[in-house]
Amino acid sequence: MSYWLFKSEPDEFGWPHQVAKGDAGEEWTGVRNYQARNNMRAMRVGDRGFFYHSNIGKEIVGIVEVIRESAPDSTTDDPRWDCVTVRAVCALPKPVKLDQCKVQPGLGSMALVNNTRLSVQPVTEEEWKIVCEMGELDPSGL
DNA sequence: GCCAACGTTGGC
DNA sequence: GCCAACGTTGGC
Repeated sequence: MSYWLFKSEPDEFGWPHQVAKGDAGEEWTGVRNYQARNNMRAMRVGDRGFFYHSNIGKEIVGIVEVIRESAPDSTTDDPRWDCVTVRAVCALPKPVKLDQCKVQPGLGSMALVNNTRLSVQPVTEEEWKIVCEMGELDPSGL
């Protein structure tokens, strides 16, 4: 299983919206960046991701699961862009702030910290565990 | 609201 | 294929 991080602007589509979609999930539309798209194409059903709020909050707030692999993005006719579908798994008991990640040992090479503009990012297993612990979530329970 | 970083576009 | 101009993201 691989791990990822999805950025959203809570103004547009935040964690409450994702939760409201329930097990049916929601297509992660709107990505117009090759690197982010390629990350989505590498995702497999069952992969887990962090749900991050940019701009407002700047914190990781929840866990999502990939429930459909990359398929054409219905919000554009441009065939270059496609997207996965994700569903909310659970909230982090304690959201993890960007500031915390910046100073946390082991997270120095996290894309969230040093590639701020990438909206869909890979997360290593090590980073995944560290962030889960910071959020007071037991990663083995996922 | 500003601006740095970075990606994309298009003229040459 | 280079690079200037432009657009976007996202932290501050």
